[in-house]
Amino acid sequence: MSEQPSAHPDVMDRLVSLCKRRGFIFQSSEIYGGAGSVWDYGPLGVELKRNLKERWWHAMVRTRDDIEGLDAAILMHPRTWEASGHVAGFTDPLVDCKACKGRFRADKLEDARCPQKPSRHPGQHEACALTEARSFNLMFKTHMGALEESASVAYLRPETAQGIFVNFLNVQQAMRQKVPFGIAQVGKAFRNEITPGNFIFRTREFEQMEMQFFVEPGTDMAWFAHWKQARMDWHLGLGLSRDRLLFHQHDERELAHYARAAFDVQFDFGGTLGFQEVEGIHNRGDFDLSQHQQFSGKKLEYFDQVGNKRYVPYVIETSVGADRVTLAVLVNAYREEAVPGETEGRVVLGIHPALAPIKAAVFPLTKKDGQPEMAHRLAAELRGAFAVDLDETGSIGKRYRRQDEVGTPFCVTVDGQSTADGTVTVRDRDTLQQDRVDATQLKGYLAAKLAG
RNA sequence: GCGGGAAUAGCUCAGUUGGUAGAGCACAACCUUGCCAAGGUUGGGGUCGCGGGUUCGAGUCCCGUUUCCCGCUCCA
Repeated sequence: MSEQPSAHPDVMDRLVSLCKRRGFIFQSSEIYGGAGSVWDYGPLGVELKRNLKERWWHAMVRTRDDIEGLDAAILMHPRTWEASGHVAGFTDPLVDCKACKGRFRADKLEDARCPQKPSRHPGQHEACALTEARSFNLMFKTHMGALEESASVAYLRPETAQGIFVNFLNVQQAMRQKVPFGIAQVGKAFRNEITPGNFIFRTREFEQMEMQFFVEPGTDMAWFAHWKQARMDWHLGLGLSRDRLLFHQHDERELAHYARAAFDVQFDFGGTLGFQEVEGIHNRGDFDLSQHQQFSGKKLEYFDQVGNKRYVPYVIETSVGADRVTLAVLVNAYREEAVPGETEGRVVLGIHPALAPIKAAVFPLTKKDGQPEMAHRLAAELRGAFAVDLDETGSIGKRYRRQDEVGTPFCVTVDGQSTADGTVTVRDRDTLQQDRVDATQLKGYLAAKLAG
């Protein structure tokens, strides 16, 4: 948890209601009382999250020749998780040393003292620095094979990264890549969190967007710095406010066992939640590939034909939570605008147009003079290119308001003039400015606006 | 995991000393208006989180349970 106080009000409760009411996010298995900390994305939520993932994939894979895509299976050989270090934490009673952050099997300790050298924690090598023994239930366990008693144990992956590491040489050789290069993947991961909560911020089933960049040892810190900045720029490109984003550098005691250096990108979710991690950029060194070499007995070395040298690459990891960024986008976008003479303001989701679940809504101003028919025709034409909503019920103001609430950037209105001269009104969600556009030019007009 | 609070319509909530559930908004239809929501009429929708118990009778009292929220704890 971050110490940073939030500079923004807590909108989470209102957002949860809005997300349910308007079809973004529902609690899983709600009719049975709900499944703990698991959420379903509704019609608008899935569009938003899908747009986000496609934007990430586009930036990582489609626009670069040095990063390849991958979609590894959720179920992996159980030895994978021994190599990664996850199984030990799952089955054995463990104690942590509060001083050196080491973690040890309680049943292997000689006495009630940390077995690490006293030099690792000068002046405080005391028994009381050890926590109580606990067994972790981080991984979801299941069985491969029809008969449970004879089947082998399997785990739902607690992170997607290992699917990339075990395929490192497959991808490198199949795609004839040269180090430095990366492998990108979007996929589900599962953790039996001790303390889940905060809506979709920490859930037991979640989706990661990960890119592991393989580099020559010695060049790792330069690449680490490169990706740190590149990833921050990406978050800014989503429209997340600059004052809601910051880097958090892990000091030595915070570093995970695999990491040589680590930065989090944190976003200010407002209220009591405040700044929280949405992405981690880690220099993992050669930990993962070396571990898999050792546990599998297979070489995971790269041969540099130009330099005529052989080495285990270092890995720079960028790992972003798709659900967390989705939540960040929603929190960042939520605003209430005062309406003169009304007690409650109008809710507007100022979602970046590229991420908005609905790009344009089409309204007939009245039900007269062929306006509904023209609106239907226009909507049908636009649907091939964008996600489009057609709304012809209620007052025109109410229809604008419905679209504002779900973050639709453009509303197109067909009025009496439209049926006469073929022009329509296009209203911008953020500026409230209206443009008169020829209906035959509408698709190009919107495409340009959405791209810009 | 521990302590506290909460759970009633899609949402936000009311519901008296126990007596067969209401409001506002939302939603649907029709009328009216026509460029920034809350005019009119009508309508649909809840066995009050779930399971037990006490009682002639439980949304209301008791026990259990699930989920959510707030603290602490934990957090590869």
